[in-house]
Amino acid sequence: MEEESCEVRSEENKALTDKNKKRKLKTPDQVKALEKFYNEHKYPSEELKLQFAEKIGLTEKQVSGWFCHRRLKDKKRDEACANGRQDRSSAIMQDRGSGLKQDSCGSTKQGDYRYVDPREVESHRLYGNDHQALDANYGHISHYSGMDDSSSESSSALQDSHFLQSEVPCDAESSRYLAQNGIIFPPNAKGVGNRGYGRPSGYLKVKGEVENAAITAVKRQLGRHYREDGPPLGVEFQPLPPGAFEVPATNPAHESYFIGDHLSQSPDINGVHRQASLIPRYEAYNPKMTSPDSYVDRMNFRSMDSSDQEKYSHHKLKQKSSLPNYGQPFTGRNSPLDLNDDSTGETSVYHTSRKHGMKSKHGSEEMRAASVSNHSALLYGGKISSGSAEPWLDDNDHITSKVVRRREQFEPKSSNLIHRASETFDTEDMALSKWVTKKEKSAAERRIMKEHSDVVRMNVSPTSDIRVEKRGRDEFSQLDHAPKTSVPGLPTWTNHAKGGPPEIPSSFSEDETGNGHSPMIWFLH
DNA sequence: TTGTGTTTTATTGCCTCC
DNA sequence: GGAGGCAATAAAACACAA
Repeated sequence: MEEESCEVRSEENKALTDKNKKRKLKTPDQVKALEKFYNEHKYPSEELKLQFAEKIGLTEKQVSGWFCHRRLKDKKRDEACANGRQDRSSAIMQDRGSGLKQDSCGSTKQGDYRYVDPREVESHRLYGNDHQALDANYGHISHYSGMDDSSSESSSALQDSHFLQSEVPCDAESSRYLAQNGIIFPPNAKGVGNRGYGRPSGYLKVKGEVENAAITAVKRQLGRHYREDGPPLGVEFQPLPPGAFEVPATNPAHESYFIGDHLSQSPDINGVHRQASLIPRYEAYNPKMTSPDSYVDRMNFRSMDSSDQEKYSHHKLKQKSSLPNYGQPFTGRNSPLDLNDDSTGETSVYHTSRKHGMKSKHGSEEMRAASVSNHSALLYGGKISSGSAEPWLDDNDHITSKVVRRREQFEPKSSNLIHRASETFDTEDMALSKWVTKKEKSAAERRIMKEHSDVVRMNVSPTSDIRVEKRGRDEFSQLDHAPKTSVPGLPTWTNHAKGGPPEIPSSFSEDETGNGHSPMIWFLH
């Protein structure tokens, strides 16, 4: 009898198995798209879900289920954050200024769903009030962005957590986000983050303290140079003037990167190659899709419509959110980055936690590509990625073009960036000559910043992110690489990473370089 | 290579809202 | 009552250490 039941059960299982075959892992592209879409739509409508599902080669049911679990995941993270927050020293939060509650994982409890019910947002979206809702959200955010320097940090974190908390809201993904924001766990921190999802609780404190001190010092030095009348410093990315990238990338320092134990080509280039190599894999993986990349590529050529602009605004918001990261142990994603992306940022997870082995068949590669994408997107003020009608797929966008351009961007024009930090350029077509005339002013600022360059000069070149990651993995044993990749014309910071306290630069640089939207970049260049 | 732990995916039942 | 979401659960996939 029992045997019979077992048989029945077995048949049931078999039927179930036949029905479902095997559980299919979603491709990294799908996951990224889902994450991105999730950041935009916590509660998408059925239509949206269906649309999105088709686009990424899933069923509406799968998307619904994924969203359900994703929300659950967020919720659990929030709970974990709430529990863990109490264990953390309040001193870490001292420099928050705004008084907002901010836990070390960057999840601002005040911001998490506090101001805008995601469902409400969704309903606004669905019923044609997208912009109003968004405006309300962003307006709220802008309100905080307009705060003074101290509050801008935490408030931006609030923004991040508000919109991006799904990405990296809390401890559950603190490692991911920390990496994304510049915190690389000491590679010897076994048992802490060696699995990529470990919780370096102690490290958060170190980061927070270090960052607070550094940021406070920088702000103190900046004084009124710290923009208060506009977007957070270094957060609004204006495109470089025409011809800014025309200088060929000939510096060998940018030709090679130390990635892990390998001296490789620019990660950007790697990203291109790797990404390209992924396409057939995913197609094989999920024959249903032609490849998310293909879709993304198609989407890249769409012109930006109003919805895109909305998403572009969102993208810019993410950038704005980056600033406070220096005052926060970490905040919501990446973005992208997710994504971001972090997004975005997930690269570091694989680089650091899944580390040397790089056993992840697709994760590390994919995430690296995503990182590349995020870098570029952010460096370009999000406008590149915003060009896609489906921003949730943008992580894969323009990889080829962006990586190349990104590489160029870091070349000799780094000094351009500080101009943007100190001055609000209203137009994208700001002539080169115009900001050259203000060179003097920026030079003065540079002098000011020079005093603090020890803290931040890790962020000099695009290679710094790689170097920092390397440091994180190899217990800063590879710091000698830093000078090797220094950029001529950027004399001051090339070699400081080696001598300075490792924690400080690392805590800054990953965020900046990893996301490409660090305000410190503006300060120091 | 294997065991273990974690994460992700799929399913199901219950609850709430319209 | 139906739709949608949440929560619990199981199982596959994965990463890592021994």
